[in-house]
Amino acid sequence: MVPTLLASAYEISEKSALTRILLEAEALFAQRGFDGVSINEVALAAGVCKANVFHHFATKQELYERVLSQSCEAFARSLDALELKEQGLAARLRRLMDWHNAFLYQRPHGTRLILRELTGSPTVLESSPVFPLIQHNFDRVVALLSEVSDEMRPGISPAVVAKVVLSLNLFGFQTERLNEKLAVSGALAMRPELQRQLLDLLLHGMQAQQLPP
Amino acid sequence: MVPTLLASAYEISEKSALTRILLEAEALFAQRGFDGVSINEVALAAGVCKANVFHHFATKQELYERVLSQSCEAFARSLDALELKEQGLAARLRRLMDWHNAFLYQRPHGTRLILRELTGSPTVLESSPVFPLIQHNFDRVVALLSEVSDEMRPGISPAVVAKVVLSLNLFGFQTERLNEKLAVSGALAMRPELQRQLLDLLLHGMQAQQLPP
DNA sequence: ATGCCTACCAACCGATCGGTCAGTTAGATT
DNA sequence: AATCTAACTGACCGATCGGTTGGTAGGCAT
Repeated sequence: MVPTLLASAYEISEKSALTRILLEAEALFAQRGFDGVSINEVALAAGVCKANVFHHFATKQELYERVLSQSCEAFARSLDALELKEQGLAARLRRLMDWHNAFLYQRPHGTRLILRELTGSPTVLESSPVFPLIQHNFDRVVALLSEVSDEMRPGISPAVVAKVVLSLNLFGFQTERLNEKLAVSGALAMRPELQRQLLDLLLHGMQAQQLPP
Repeated sequence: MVPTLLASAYEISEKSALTRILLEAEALFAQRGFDGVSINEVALAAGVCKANVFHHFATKQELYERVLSQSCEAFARSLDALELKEQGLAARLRRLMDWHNAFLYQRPHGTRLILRELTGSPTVLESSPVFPLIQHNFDRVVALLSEVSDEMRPGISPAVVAKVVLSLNLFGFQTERLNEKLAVSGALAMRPELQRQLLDLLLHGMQAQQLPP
């Protein structure tokens, strides 16, 4: 914990054991889930022994929740850096989708970790201090869209728009490995073009305009 | 396996051990995943002993894949029953979304099972006979939309529309438990109303029409 | 120098894991 | 009546699980 002369020199070149444990745990849990990863695996990947992991975290569950909350906090921090001042609906929507999409692929482990929790039935999320973080993050996205809700058609609520945007990005991320295979059959475009089509679809709808007579 | 006089009488009132194993395995795997469920749990839930499970399935993996493929086949069978003949884009889209959504909630275990596979990194899906089933199912949905692609604006591809529809439903299902909590903050509507808003959004877009001068 | 604290480890614990095996039962086949 | 086979079970196997214990090494305050 305390950086001595020697230790601080180490910290420049290589990370502390605790950091390594958290890093490797995030990657492993994201890939195979809570039950699919043993503490021994995490320890080995981090280059320490199993007992050392239990020195830093009382239980496996505690390690897991710590990793989980770190991912949520990263989302909040990235959202802080997103500025949408004085932009209209179309520009906001585009920047929001771009930012979110970029974030997902910058932190694939954390993203997959939370996605995993969403699928589990008695999820850890609901009954842990992590959940309010997610809720707050969602609120912030809704707020960004509410500021331009006057540009939306009546009957379209900012919350639904927020949910659609986040859903499409998350689900796109979740099924990205399948896209190339599905693309063969359904002619799905690659990501940048696909994002453009999605944005177009959300803004203007899919139906061809029938001109008023 | 073979129904005797006595056995067939039993089969009317209660299911065979094999059926019970598959049923309980589906529910348990859906809730907690492959690694989160032990064969002993499945056996206990099905009212047989552990060795009996291994009598019907050589390995745990084999049981899992069997349950998984059953879920995919159920999707295909349900899709068979969906008729959209002689309907326009709007009507088709509505019926497609309704059907898909209803299917998800009719078979929540199977749905969650596949959703779980999508999140895993080296997923069982990709390298198993299950994957072509999914691919084929997706193709069929795209085909249903392609028949009315002339009603779509230029630049909107049926494959993207299919992906959007399925994504929104699946992600809505996946995060349904969170909806009521998120609703408090973001004023998310309940399901039927939410579906209506989504449909409206997809058809006509979110942006208010600016009338041509 | 002494005592104290944090980081770290080898060895160990009981429980449970996936899977095996020998043996029983009962209906079908000959 | 004898044989075969599928369905089923209890007891067991080695490996691994999450977690504990006892102890070492070293920086630091007294």
